[in-house]
Amino acid sequence: MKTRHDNTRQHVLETGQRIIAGKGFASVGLNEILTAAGVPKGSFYHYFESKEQYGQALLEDYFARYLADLDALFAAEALSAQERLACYWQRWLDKQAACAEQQCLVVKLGGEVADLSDPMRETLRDGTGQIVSRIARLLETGMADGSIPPLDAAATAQTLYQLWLGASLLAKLQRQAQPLENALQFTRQLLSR
Amino acid sequence: MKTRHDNTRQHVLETGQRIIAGKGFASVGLNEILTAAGVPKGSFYHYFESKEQYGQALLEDYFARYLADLDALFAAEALSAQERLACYWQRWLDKQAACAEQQCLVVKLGGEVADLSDPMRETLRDGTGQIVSRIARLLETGMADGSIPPLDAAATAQTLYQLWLGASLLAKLQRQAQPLENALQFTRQLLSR
DNA sequence: AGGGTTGATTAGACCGGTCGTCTAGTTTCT
DNA sequence: AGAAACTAGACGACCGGTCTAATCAACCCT
Repeated sequence: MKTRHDNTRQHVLETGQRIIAGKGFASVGLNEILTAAGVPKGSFYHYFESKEQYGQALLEDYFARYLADLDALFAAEALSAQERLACYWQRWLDKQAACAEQQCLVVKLGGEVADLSDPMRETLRDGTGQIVSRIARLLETGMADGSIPPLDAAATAQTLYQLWLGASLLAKLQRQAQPLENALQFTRQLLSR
Repeated sequence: MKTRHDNTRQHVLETGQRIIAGKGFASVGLNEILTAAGVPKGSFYHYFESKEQYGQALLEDYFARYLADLDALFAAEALSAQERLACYWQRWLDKQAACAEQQCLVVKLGGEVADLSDPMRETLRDGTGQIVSRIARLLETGMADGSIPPLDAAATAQTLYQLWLGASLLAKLQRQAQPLENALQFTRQLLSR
């Protein structure tokens, strides 16, 4: 009962994430998601209050996993902070280059959702804040272990994240990885001075 | 006849631009736009083939004006290239800070539209390309007149534009200008070395 | 142990709004 | 006056999210 509950809920979240990452939020109907998930429409409102609340839950789930990945990577003790960070950017590039369907929900949904739903906007705001602050923390680690030159960690982390968000957007518009490669090159240059 | 034609068409484009800049593309119906414009629905399909084609026309119109503004600013001979560029970024910041409703359609629609409509994606791609190349050209001018240090103009222009797109997105999520101020500070630092 | 009760889950009806079409009608210019 | 450009808005087919009523599963109490 509880198990089943959670499974169904989680299953709907994951199915929706894949579809919404491709088509956006407003232009996808519940029907499409629920059909794909094999869950009847009627059940939806048992698990979620509304489409909006569902969207928020979806983003929360997304960030939870994203941040868990990040923590795993950033904790890798075998590598220097500089290497861990390089690995993060490289992954970002690889992931987006690999599949046409967007992975980064911040880029995909940020613009659309920001003035559409406050709860979703806040979830995105908090999630991106977490990401930036983890990058900042890693930068500090890197300055401490000497693998990264001394910089203002918070400002640099934000700048880098902004740069990569913009690069993702351009890459999406151009359907090629060049903007991300540009960002990577710039990032390398910035952190190796 | 031609005049009237153009007026109505243009009026629908401008009204739609305001509404769509606030709510996104998919979540706005033609009805809302046409009611706001005071144009009956029947006329719409005289001027546009479909909602998609309308969206593309809207973006073309947007970029045409954006680029015209840009050209006017970048041609200001009283200022050094460095000053002209600084003015561009400052305007970006001011405009976004002033009105909650998003001005930059690239940020607002980029993520949403990229996998929704190829014509719209291509229009965005070309428009952003034009912007970046104008920035690059101005950077070169600045290197020639000595107001900007020597850099790879193309790569730097792209990096800066990416940075500002990402900053716009974060500012939208946070509903405050701080990310843009961060971008501005970084930009200044980069161009004054 | 088994029947009844309770809460979790499903099914699908429902209303309103969507895009796009289509036929009449009006205006404008030649 | 006639032809073209343009407007008007009803209409159809469909799909959106929501909600109510029925079904199902699990547990409790006698």
